[in-house]
Amino acid sequence: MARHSNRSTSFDVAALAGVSQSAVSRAFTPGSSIAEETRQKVYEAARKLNYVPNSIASSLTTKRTNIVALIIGNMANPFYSHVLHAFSQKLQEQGRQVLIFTVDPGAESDEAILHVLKYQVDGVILTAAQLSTRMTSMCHDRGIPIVLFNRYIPGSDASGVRCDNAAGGRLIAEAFLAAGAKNFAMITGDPKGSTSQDRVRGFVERLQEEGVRRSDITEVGGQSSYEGAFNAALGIFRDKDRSRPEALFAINDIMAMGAIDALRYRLGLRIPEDLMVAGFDDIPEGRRAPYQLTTVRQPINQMIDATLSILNLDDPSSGIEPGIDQPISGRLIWRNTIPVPAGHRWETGKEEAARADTGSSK
Amino acid sequence: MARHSNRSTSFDVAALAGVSQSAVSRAFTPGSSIAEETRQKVYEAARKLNYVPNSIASSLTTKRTNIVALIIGNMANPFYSHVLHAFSQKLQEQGRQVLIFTVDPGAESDEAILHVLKYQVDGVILTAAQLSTRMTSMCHDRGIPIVLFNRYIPGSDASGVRCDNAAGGRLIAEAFLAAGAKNFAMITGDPKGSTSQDRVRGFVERLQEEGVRRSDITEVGGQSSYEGAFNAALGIFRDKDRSRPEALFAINDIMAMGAIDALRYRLGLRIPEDLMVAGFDDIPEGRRAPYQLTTVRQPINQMIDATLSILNLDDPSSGIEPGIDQPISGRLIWRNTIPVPAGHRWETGKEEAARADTGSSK
DNA sequence: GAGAACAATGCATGCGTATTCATCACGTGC
DNA sequence: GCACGTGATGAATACGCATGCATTGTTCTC
Repeated sequence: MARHSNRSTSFDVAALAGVSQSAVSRAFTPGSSIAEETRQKVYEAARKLNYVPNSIASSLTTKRTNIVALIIGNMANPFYSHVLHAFSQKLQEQGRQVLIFTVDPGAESDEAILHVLKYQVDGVILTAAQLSTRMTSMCHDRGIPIVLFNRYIPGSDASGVRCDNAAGGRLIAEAFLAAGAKNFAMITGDPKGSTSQDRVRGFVERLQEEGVRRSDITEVGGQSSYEGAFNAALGIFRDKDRSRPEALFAINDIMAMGAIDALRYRLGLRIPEDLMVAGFDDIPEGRRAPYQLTTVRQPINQMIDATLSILNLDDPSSGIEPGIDQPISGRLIWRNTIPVPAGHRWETGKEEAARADTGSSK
Repeated sequence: MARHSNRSTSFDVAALAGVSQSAVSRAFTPGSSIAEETRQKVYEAARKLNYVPNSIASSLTTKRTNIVALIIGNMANPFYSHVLHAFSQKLQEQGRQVLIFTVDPGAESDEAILHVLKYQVDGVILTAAQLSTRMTSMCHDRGIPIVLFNRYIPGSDASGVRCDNAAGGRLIAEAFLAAGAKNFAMITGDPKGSTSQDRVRGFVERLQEEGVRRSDITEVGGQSSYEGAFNAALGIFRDKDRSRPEALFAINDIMAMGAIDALRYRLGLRIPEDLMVAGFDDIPEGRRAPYQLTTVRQPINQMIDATLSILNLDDPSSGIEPGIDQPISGRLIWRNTIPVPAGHRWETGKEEAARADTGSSK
């Protein structure tokens, strides 16, 4: 049997139900003017014919596809797979679906955007990827709202939703200082990404405010992945003459996990006794028993809601907002990879588990 | 500026280029009859107008959307997020995109299918979710190919691609037996899913063949997640009078990881000295230093290729294949959660890393 | 009881593209 | 020089549905 054989249309249903095609259309359009009796007749006929409205055809006239593009550059980081899941769920509740566009981590997503435009999506969410201003304006021109999730493009008029990464970096710095560290190391991620840059900047700034010299802050770049950080961590200790740091800031949790495993299982270091470690994101994986990672929690649900709010999918006539970029504050979550300074009464991850805005769904 | 303001159409481009609309269409359709000179004129005009073909409109006539639906029931399991990533990448290389449909783990995806049908997708991949035969036949009726990934529906004519789960369960059983275990425990997943059932069945069968009594095999059900297995593992040892098992089979790797963490960090057990553990899937996370999980590797790339091959998206006129269900064999990967029996020369995960068909992309 | 307001319905048209068909220009072979 | 094949092009139409408009029947108001 060849494909596309018996796909019935609204005309078929109309004929069977003894009404016009318009009536069928209205029967499936909430809020349109149709008698309940007629609607039932239509439903009955539709059921017999296994009719399902063709939303592709309808979007030709309504100019709405109920599809949102999600451009994602790093599915290997669980943070982003949680983000993807959350977006998909929330959008689905609104009767929309997510169309995935994968790009190489850190790569330009200009080409992806071209494909996105072809699909006439109602909105674009871009995360863990770069984008040229030319592309954002192409979206703007055709009235497609675009929001950068967890990054921003300097000088662009594209809206972005992100955690206050610089402030988060400062929180980590303070935690290390409070715990008495004097010598620091960082494992950074994509050097082109604003996220990594900002976290590093805040971290270094805060340390320098307290008189730490730049030469006491070792920086190692790595691929933004578990494996990248694993190797980078080993690199820090390769130089024998370099004074050993007491505190390691990994630019995100998955990298912190990679670093911790390298330190423990390859170098035999104890954490936090020999070396304290902090991450960033507060992914559920970092809360697990082997890691108990001290980190900065990204308020992911809040960020997602803000993203959807800026996207403003329900009101397409309203026009595109001018570039919005209001960083949302993250919070330091104390666990076990930095010794809690005596006398301090910081909140811990456990205490607030109940009211946490975590990455877990629902 | 209101949305949808200046979206230019093929007519606009045609006017600017001084050709007909047909010419514009042909310029963007590979293999159609058009002079190179004309094509360039069209491209030039298109560039000036920021024109991008509207694939929604074109799919109205071509009856192809270049969209593949992926119904996914458990994004929390990294196995499935790797699967998602791999599908997205491979399909994207073919000029197709993935439209995500999230369903609750283990839930019926009948309602999701209804939404899928609205989008006129070119194919459906269903994974980690249940589906009624009524829905598969609805897809068949309208010529939409559907493949069940990593599961099958008994009595259905829907094609499925999966690892030979029963055989995999047997491999685990053999490994435990070879290591000298006499007393066994299992942490199972979704009781309705064929995947979990088959793995358990193979495992138990093989043990019984060797004379193990059913009463020496403890079974604990859990949610199919890290946390579910974490709690389930604790449950196994709550009964003080029950003889303690020496070997624990978790139905998949993420659950094995949860179980291991519970055993180590809550119960203070050493693995494999006090208790050996095996998983199933061979996700990259299970290879990490803290786990070094002995498991059965699902040949994920092979499975993905098989899925796309059955989907046969390039040849829509060919009709739907009748139900195909050829399980692909998995291979036991020895790592450190089962002591390798003396004298045995099994292959280990490490040795074959180079040629592994792993879950990592590309 | 007359007129108005309103709900329900059908007709006709438009959405942006692919494709069929007819036409035309051009070159080839005899 | 003529018939013919070939490649390029445009006009017209179809794809499946939503919606503006006109029409009809019904209820409400004073």
